[in-house]
Amino acid sequence: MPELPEVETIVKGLRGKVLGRIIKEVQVLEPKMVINSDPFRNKLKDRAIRRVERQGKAIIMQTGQKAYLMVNLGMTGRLIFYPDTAPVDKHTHVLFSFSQGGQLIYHDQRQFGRLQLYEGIEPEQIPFVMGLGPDPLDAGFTWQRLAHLLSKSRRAIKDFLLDQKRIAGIGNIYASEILFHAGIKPLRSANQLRMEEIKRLRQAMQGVLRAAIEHRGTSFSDYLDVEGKEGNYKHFLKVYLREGEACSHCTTRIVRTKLANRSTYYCPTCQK
DNA sequence: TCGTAGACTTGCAGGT
DNA sequence: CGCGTGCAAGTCTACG
Repeated sequence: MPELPEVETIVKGLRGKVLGRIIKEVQVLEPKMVINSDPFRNKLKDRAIRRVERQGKAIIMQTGQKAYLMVNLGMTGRLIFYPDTAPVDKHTHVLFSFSQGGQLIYHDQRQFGRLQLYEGIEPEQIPFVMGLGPDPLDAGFTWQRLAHLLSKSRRAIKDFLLDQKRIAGIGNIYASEILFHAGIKPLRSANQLRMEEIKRLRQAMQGVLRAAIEHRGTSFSDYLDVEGKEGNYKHFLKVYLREGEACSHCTTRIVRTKLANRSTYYCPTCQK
């Protein structure tokens, strides 16, 4: 759920809701969701949210000179802002209250997400960020750059797309969608794609991700944006969750297989 | 040829 | 039952 488009939507939403607000109090209701939760609470108190950025699927909020709060949403993490008092249930793990009013909650049913405060370093020096590959929406992400990355891997292209060290931000939904739009079978070896296919792949990455951002991400189960609203890209999914349905292009039934223990959807006719 | 860095694989974390 | 993520731990492989 929270892949690049969902995280980008959340980041934009946070900028509108909490940028410039001062944290009055941090309540950590589930300590294991926060790395070093005691200093986390104390050091964030009275700090302003200065900037909100995305690095791959991570959210990074600047809270001071060389002070950054990183939020990884995992599978079911949500950041939701309430102008008044936030509702708290058993999956609400962190609660930020602001001096200007309003509360931001971190809510995570499956608890795969994490929050961590980094001090004394810049965002590029955060270990998670250092391990990330290039962002597919960056201007510098040319097909030549993609070709170079692909040439170093013999893995299935679907696995390659999921590897955050190679390209940052693509997850299981968009990997399948991108490969459908590029007309490439998920099991093809990364280093055996032809130049035309690499160009189509890059086009598909940017096209699918941009369209998904435009529609505020994909909601089918847990994902909600900062205002608690669903994303609408689910209406545009061509293969994901569509096993057995007719391909919109050729009417062949969409197939589901497992790659690296993850469901992978594709059209056996349109994707070569 | 060997040692090692990097590539790759698998399973697990929690809840419903 | 399946499951959007990321990591650790283990094995494999390519290269200097």
